[in-house]
Formats: sequence, C-alpha cells, structure tokens
Amino acid sequence: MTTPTAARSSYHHGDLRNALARAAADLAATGGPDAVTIRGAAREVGVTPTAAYRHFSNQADLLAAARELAMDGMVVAMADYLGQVPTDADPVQRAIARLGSTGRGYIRFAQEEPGIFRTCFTGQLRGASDPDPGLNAMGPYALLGQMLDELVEVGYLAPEDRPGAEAGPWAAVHGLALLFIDGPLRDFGPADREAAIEKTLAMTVRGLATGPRGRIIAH
Amino acid sequence: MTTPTAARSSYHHGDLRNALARAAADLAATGGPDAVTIRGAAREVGVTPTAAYRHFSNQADLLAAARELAMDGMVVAMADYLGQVPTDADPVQRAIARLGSTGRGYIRFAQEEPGIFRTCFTGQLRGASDPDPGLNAMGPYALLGQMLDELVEVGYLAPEDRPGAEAGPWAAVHGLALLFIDGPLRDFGPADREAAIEKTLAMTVRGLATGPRGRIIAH
DNA sequence: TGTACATCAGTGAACGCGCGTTCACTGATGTAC
DNA sequence: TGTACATCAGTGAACGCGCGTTCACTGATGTAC
Repeated sequence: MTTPTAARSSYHHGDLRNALARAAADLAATGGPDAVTIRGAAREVGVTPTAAYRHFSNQADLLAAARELAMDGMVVAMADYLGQVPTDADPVQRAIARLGSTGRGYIRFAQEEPGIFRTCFTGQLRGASDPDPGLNAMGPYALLGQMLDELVEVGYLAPEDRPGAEAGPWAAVHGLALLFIDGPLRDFGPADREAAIEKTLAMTVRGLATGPRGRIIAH
Repeated sequence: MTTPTAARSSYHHGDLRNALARAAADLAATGGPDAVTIRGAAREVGVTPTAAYRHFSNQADLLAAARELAMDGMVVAMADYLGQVPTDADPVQRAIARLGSTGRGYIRFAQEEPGIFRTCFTGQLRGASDPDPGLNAMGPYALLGQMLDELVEVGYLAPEDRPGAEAGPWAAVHGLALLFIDGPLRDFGPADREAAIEKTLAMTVRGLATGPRGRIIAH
C-alpha cells in the first residue's frame, strides 16, 4: 500500500541511510547543527534510534552527512542565482556583476536557509576522512576564485594581487550573512539589509580595483 | 581564614551574583555560549544550583550577564590595541592606520578569546531589557563609526558615503574572524592568517576611498 | 522448484549523563523594641 | 545594650527531559543445494 519511501511500509526500510541523512539535514534546516541528533533523525524517519547505528557510527558521523547535503544545497542555490546574471556587453562590467551576484547568492542563501548555512560552516571535525587539504567549503570558495580570475582577465584586478584575493570578498559576505542571521544586525528589515548588502559589495568591488582597468572604472 | 572571595568562607557568600556572572563568563571563554549553564557556574563558585536562582531568574538571564562581561572585555581589548597606534604626522595616514588597528584588534580578540567573542554575538534575546534599539554591539560599532568619521574629516571617505558605511568594514573583519575561529580557515597557520588579514584590510581601506583625498591616495 | 540456513536490518529495553527547575527546609543576618 | 523575630541567602533532594550509546533479541531476505 505505502511506497517504500513512506514511513513504515515494511520491516526493512530499503534506503535508511539516505533517509536518515535527509532527516538530519531537515533538522539542521530547522534548528541548526545543534538540532542534528541520532534520536531526532530516527524519530523523523519512523525508526528506532538503534537502527541508525547500522548506517552511521555515531552522531558526529550523522552530522557530517547532514553537512554534506547542506553544502550541496548551498552550491546549487548559488549556481542558480549566478545563472540569472545577464550577459553584459562590457566584459569588465560583466565580471563585476558576476562577482556581485556570487556574493548576493551567498548572503541570500544564508538568509533563506540560516540553519543549513550554519551547518555548512560548523564543526571542528577536520579528520582524515576529508580529502580537502585546508578548505572544506570548496564549492563557494572555488566559485569565488573563478570570479576573481575573470576580474584579472579583464584587467580590473591586478595579477599580482590575485593570490590570496579570496580572503577579503569571502570575509565580507560571510560576515554580513552572520551579522544578519545570528548577530547584531538580525533586527534589520529588508530595506536596511538590502542597503547594507549593496554598500558592502560596492566597497568590496572598489577595493579590488587594482588593475589598470580597475583604476579607471572605480574612480 | 579564607577571604570572602574564596570558595566557601561562610554560609552567606556576600557577592554571589557577581561571582556567578564571572564564573559564567569563564565557562563561555572555555566552551563558548553553550557552556554557560546554571549548574556549571554554581559548581565553579562552590554553591548549590538552587542558590543561583536567588540572583538570576533562569539560564538565559545568567547568559545575558555573561554576555555583558564578554562585551566589556572585548571593548577593553580593542581600546588597548587602538591605543598603541603611533601618532602619524599625516592625518590621512593616521586615520587609515586607526581604522586598520580597530579591525586588527577585533580580529585579534576573536582569535585570542574565541569563546568570549562568540558569546558576544550569540543569542536572539532582544528583549525590552536591552535599551539599545537595534545594535547590541555598540562598543565595537561605535568605535568603528568614530574611525569612519575621522576618514570623512580628512577627506578620504566621501561624506555622502558615510551613512551606512559601517556595514562593509564590520562585515569584513567579523567574517574573517569567524572564518578563522569557527570556519573553513581554522587550519590557517599564523602566517597565512596574517596575510589574509592584511589583504582584507587593504581591500577594505581601498574600498572606502571615495573622497577627494582617497582617490589620490588609493590609486 | 523447494527448502534450510546464514546473513542482514531492524526492535525494545535499558544504562548513565548533565541539564533546568522546583520544593520544603535551615542557617545567618540585621533590625525593632 | 540585649534580645525576639522577620527576612534573607543559602542547602539538599528530587522531578522530568532528551540525549548518546549498548545489549540481547527477532523479523525479513536471499542464496546454496
């Protein structure tokens, strides 16, 4: 009668690991990473807590699975947003618009899915299980790196300033996102937020104008 | 024999409220805001959990007291750091240096006292008990505002860009601090961190150069 | 094609933990007279 | 100046909660023959 994806069709679930991971991500979306519990995920799926230990070695393992889904969601949302940028005639303006859109996507996702966003960036668990050497947010980070490369190509950002240029823009959008969702700016209304976002992005774009084309355009 | 500030000199403590608040701040310093518990603070002071309810109405109340101490500590640390800036001959360079030093102090405090820092910026508790209308981090925020005023005075930042100019610099240092203490940059060593800080501050300073003097200096 | 049996994926009960919070209480303090 | 007594600041025991995790177990599955 009930499909295998419904709560309790049969004794064997069939896809319990994925179901638990999704449930964990749901819990994270609602209550942040602290809300991700073995018992909670099992409850949501309609299964005994013990059953979860067939698929995850402990709570940290379940949280890691939730974080993986969270990262996927964030990358998809940002890519969607970036895809909406019109192809500008001027390559410099287009590269600037793409950087801005990336930042806006980052902040927008944080505002719309604060629990998921916080889950992406929480946890000291940097074990050997993670193949990335120093950065576990490769998705957004790689996207930002690409935007910066484009800014160099069009002459807006000086090539000698390219190494390590991710830090500033990333810090700016990350900080603003957290000031909104968890910090002193949480009471800002939509208009104030929009103004703060545009102010911050304008400062960021201007701050990157170290190339020949950048000096002309930014001032 | 034992002084009144020691653990258990007499039946009556004498200053239990402050002792509990300080203990709560210590817990926050070690384990962040989540580590602030009624039981933990009472234990540290050497008193029954029930006794805490003579002075705090609940756990949220105790956390609020810890946050107040945390904010005090942060403002003092930043002011200390700012006081070390030498009095530069050129007023523009001096104003820029003071802004940079404020940012460095913010980030340095976050790195040295991550638990305290996180405690400053956690909690949705924006009740009527807080007189500030929209910002509970008036200390650092006011300091930043002052630095920006100075930049306007010396002609580096355009006056028409002054309103709302706090957002960008604040977001940048806040974001970098959190990327370091809680985020994907937590594995950066001291040298990488220093480089990221300087890159970010340089971007920020350049991004604020919209006044007549700013355009000359920044490019 | 049918059946015994190993294997797998769940159940149900229980453990110990630390937490917030409340109850009736007792020891210490200080003030009115 | 001394003392009864109201008031205040603590104690000690207990409650219910949700959590992570482990134990011995049982129902379902699929494969060897």
